[in-house]
Amino acid sequence: MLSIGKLSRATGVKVPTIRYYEQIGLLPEAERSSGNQRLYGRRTQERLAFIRHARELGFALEDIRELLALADDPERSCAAADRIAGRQLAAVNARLRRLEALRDELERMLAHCSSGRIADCRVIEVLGNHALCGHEHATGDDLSA
Amino acid sequence: MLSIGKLSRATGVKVPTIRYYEQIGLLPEAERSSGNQRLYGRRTQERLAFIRHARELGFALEDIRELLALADDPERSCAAADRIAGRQLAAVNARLRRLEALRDELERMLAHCSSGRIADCRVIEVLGNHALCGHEHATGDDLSA
DNA sequence: ATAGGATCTCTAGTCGCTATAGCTTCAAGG
DNA sequence: CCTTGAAGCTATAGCGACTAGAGATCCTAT
Repeated sequence: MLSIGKLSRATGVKVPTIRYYEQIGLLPEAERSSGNQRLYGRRTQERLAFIRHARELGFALEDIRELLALADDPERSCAAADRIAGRQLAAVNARLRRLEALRDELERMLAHCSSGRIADCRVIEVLGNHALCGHEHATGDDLSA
Repeated sequence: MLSIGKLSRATGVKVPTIRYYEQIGLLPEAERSSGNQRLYGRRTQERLAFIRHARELGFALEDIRELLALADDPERSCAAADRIAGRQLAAVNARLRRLEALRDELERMLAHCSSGRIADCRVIEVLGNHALCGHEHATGDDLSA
């Protein structure tokens, strides 16, 4: 049985994050030692590794909750898992296209900037005047970069 | 002078977001009508359009705060604006590389899934066993996709 | 005059953690 | 056996960038 710290080192998931996953029910409530400290066995370690890998692939915690439920039930059809992964792939592709457009516009902005006075700065100018962009950008929900 | 709703329609920024920008000091406190409703002139409208465009390019609000300060001072050197945009470009490029790796792994997972039982599902299997991936992924701070 | 949309303030919720405070427990060294 | 310091515990608050809701007020059109 591993302490939370050892589990953290073994999986690369930080201690408070492990406790958080338990709190939101992604990990089962841990067994406790006589002194009330969490103890973990192999099963939970594997579960946590699964969660971590899925997070690295960008799955949302709610998706991971579903994937875990599927993984727990090996007789079910994996169509649902496929659907979740397919949705994730589509989201990643959408994000890729959007980021490529942003990269292009940032490069254009920077290429034209002569690093002189602000009054002549292409960066500031383009930001202030959308008509100077080469294209439309997404207007909606995906503004983080 | 525009009401907040008209400013919202004119710029594509939602009403609560405009109020939020005022609250955090990104927009100046609006003038008020006799009935205490916000009124906006051309200057604020331009400022908001600038903010929106920068957000679309993925700049953080704190970066935008700096860029706005620079835009307000046309005699200054635009080296600082260049630096901010360059940093943003580097972040976008890093994110692009990472997303491409994710896309590749998701595609591999999906390509090998025969849509049969969970027990044979490549998607679940790869998530559970990191050794099955073709590569390392980022371990750190950029897990959203 | 009134109906209904727009606006006001304030609070709380989202996601996935991360940080802090103030406590208890555990493991190693003397 | 005792001490010390690391590691653990709970609970709460904060991050970024909004979004949603409640309940009150205002403005406009008929």
